[in-house]
Amino acid sequence: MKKDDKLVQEITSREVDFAKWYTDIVRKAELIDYSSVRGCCVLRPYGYAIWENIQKILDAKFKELGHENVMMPLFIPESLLQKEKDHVEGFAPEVAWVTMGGSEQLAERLCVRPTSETLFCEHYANIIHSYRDLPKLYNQWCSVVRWEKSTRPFLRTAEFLWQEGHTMHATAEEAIEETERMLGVYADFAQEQLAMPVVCGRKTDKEKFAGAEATYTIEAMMHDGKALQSGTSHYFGDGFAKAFDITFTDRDNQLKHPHQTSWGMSTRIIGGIIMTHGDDNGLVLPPAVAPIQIVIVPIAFHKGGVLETAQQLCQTLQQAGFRVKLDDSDATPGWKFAEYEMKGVPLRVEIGPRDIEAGVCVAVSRDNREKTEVPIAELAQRVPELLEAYRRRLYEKALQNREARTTAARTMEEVKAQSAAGNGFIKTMWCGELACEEAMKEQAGLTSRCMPFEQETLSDVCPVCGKPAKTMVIWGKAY
RNA sequence: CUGGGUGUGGCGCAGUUUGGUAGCGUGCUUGAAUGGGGUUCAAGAGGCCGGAGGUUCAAGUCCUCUCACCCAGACCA
Repeated sequence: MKKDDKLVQEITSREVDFAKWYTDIVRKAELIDYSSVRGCCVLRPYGYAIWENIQKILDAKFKELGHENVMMPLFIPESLLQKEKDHVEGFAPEVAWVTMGGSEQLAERLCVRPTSETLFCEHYANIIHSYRDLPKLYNQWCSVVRWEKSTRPFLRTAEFLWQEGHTMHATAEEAIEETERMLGVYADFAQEQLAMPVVCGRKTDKEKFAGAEATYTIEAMMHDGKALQSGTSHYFGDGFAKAFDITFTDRDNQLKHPHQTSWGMSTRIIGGIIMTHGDDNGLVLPPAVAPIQIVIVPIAFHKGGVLETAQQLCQTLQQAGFRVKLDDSDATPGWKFAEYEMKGVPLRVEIGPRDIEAGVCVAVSRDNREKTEVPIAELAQRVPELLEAYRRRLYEKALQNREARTTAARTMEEVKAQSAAGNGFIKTMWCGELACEEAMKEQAGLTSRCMPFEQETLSDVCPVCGKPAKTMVIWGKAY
């Protein structure tokens, strides 16, 4: 990158140190602050506003599909957590425990929820009796706690915000359909609203959720070539239902166990947005979730008429439904340009005495800094197309990065060489054996990201063991 | 958990080797000019040097212990 391209000197360049770049962004763009509790972050107004926008869009979609929001307790009694064996084994190493109430030792210690399957199951056992009670389509927006060994803002924090949907269905088919439908919701959301290309697929047994029969995932690739699991959807079969003794009487008067799903997306996705679209000048936000979609920067606004015109323009754009900010602070224009680029505002509108005389303003896109002169009277009508073109460019750029970093390998030599050449997705066939999956980790440092729904036949044998293989797996290094 | 690194005005850092009056940049406040890519000048305010012990006439600096954060692993939704 040319020196002149980088106008914000305070941010470490992506190419120099991607991890440092990331940390710089989350702090300089005022998304988070660290707190005095290890691994717990403060979500500052600008960071939280992104989450609120994500929430608004997803919540509307969930409700459109018939889901209802509920609030489950924060605590899970140890005995309840232990009802499903695989589940407790998966989560026990990373739960926080409450052992005291005031000054009294509790009779049974309480775990701070790392996820709420057990709580939903306990409740469902109470309220599901008949096929008429099904399906139950519940969701909750909350925070959960996982005592992670190492943490990073958004990507892995001890406490994080998410939504968790938990549904119960009369038949396996219906539950599987729900699992796939919700994965589709996440995939559409990521691609359409966040401009993040994703690969949809199924997790291997090694990577699947503790207690699930099948786990599906959307996998995104970050700018540095590492993978980020960006949303998941699980099919549980009736395993939890049996463990928690959830039964219903079906139409045929038979007592049956319902089939269950759960699915979640967390604030981690914000880390994904940052690492997918951000550049050396700061954040680059997709319009759908940007807290400010348009910033108006008046130039020389102490001169006659500039501020008034800017205020009118701001009002017009707000009435047209956009999230707009007019920055009439007395910082210099150059400072404001850099500031709102750092914050990833999609569109900047400059308006000064020269423009007003000509009846125009200047619209500048965050991603390529391209300037478009637009008649002031037409701006509100032109904004949708400007934002849509911008969104498409973000998507295309991310897709190109992913494709440039995706390779196929047929032998272990190829796998090792491609892995050593840099981060990215490596596609291979796989026999299905855990030993071969572990060998990929040991020999090439790769973990399986997913078995994509869109399969290809690269060869007919597993590159590790040479045995027949029908499944194609995408491997990579993950956040 | 393992290895490495860092804690000094709000933020970023120097100072620690060789103990001797706590500094720089930036941000902040006030005033003025400027204003199309982090503008300039002037005047100000702001620090128990992460915490606890110790050595010393004297500790940001040396010793011991501790806490936190960052990075890389390992672990893991």
